[in-house]
Amino acid sequence: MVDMTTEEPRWLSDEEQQMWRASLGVLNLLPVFLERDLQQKHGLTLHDYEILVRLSEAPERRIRMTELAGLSHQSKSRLSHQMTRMENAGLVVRESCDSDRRGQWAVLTEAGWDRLVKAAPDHVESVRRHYVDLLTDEQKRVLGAAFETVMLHLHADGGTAACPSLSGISASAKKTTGASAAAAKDA
Amino acid sequence: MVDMTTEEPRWLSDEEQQMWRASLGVLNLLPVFLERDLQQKHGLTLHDYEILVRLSEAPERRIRMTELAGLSHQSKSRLSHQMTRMENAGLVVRESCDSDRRGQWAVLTEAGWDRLVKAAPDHVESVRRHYVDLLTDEQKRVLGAAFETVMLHLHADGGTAACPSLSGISASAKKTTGASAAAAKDA
DNA sequence: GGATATTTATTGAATGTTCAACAGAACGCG
DNA sequence: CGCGTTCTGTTGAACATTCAATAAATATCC
Repeated sequence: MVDMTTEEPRWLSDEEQQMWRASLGVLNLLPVFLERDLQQKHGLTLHDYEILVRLSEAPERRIRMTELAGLSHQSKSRLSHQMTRMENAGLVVRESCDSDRRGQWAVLTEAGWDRLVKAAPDHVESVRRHYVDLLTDEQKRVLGAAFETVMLHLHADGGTAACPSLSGISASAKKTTGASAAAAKDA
Repeated sequence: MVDMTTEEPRWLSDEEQQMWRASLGVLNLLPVFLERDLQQKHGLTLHDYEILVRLSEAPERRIRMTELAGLSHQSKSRLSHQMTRMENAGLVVRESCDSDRRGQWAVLTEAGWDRLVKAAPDHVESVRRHYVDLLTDEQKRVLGAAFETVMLHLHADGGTAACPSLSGISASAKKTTGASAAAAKDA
């Protein structure tokens, strides 16, 4: 008897299992720790921080809302709410766009920049302590390659998916290969 | 002049930078994709799924609230709210504990078990498609070791930290090395 | 040019999460 | 025992995120 419906699932092997559970653990916990540090010393969310970094790297420290949403993997709605909060906190401002009157620029303020410059060193230290410095050089190398692959795959699938506006990211991503740490380098 | 305050931060190297950004990307996107799949076919959250798995692996399919919170890296408050939702959905029930009259058991229902059994094969497939199958054997091996290290470190730091009740986890974790996939194997 | 579709960004309500306060039970110790 | 402390779990309010609906500007197409 041939059955078409109940193909045996390809369960994970024990090693894959272990690997996957460890990944899940890191996935869940790492952000918690990073945010705790960031919050305690600098009163910033990880989301806040990411926005600040992206803006700080952009020409004229400004990015259009939709692109920023894509860069930071958020929905436009969420970004909009978040910008409202950050605007209230004086970290950013909105400016309307000349060339497209629907558009808004998200612009980093001086205060926002200062805040980032102060926070960056501690944040890098935190990232090192909880993650980067725990890895051997080989692990860093392999991991970098592996996650690059996964990222590409997710982005490729992303067109179909829930994540809004992932198109047009690769272009600007290339320009901003400099990084969360590098942000404050030239302060 | 000696200055004690402004030690030069240890910025990430370019390779570390790339590695870290890729990690962040995966960290952000992977859960989104997994949840999308799980939600579409089975109407379950990743959080729901994790709870179901943990319970399914436990003796008598029941775990005390606090321990379950620790196992699934949530606060007790969050778990409490979540249990309320899952209880309304008929996936779990609460039962009060005989030996400790403060305590509550989180218990998997038949319906919850069935739901998990149906969802598990698709979820494994999803995990493979978006993650595991994208990696070479070497990458899996290195990654497993690397994240195991990071996890240990985070747990060690956890005593101090925001994450509640991480103590006593290692004990029960050893027993449940069987996994999210294995859960439904003996259905 | 003008109707239609698409893109940009925001809004408010529904949902989920965090945070601080709480109540009850167990523990520890003089 | 009696007192304070710790532990378990829940609650409601504050906060964040998602989702669907909207308005306004631009693109597209005939």
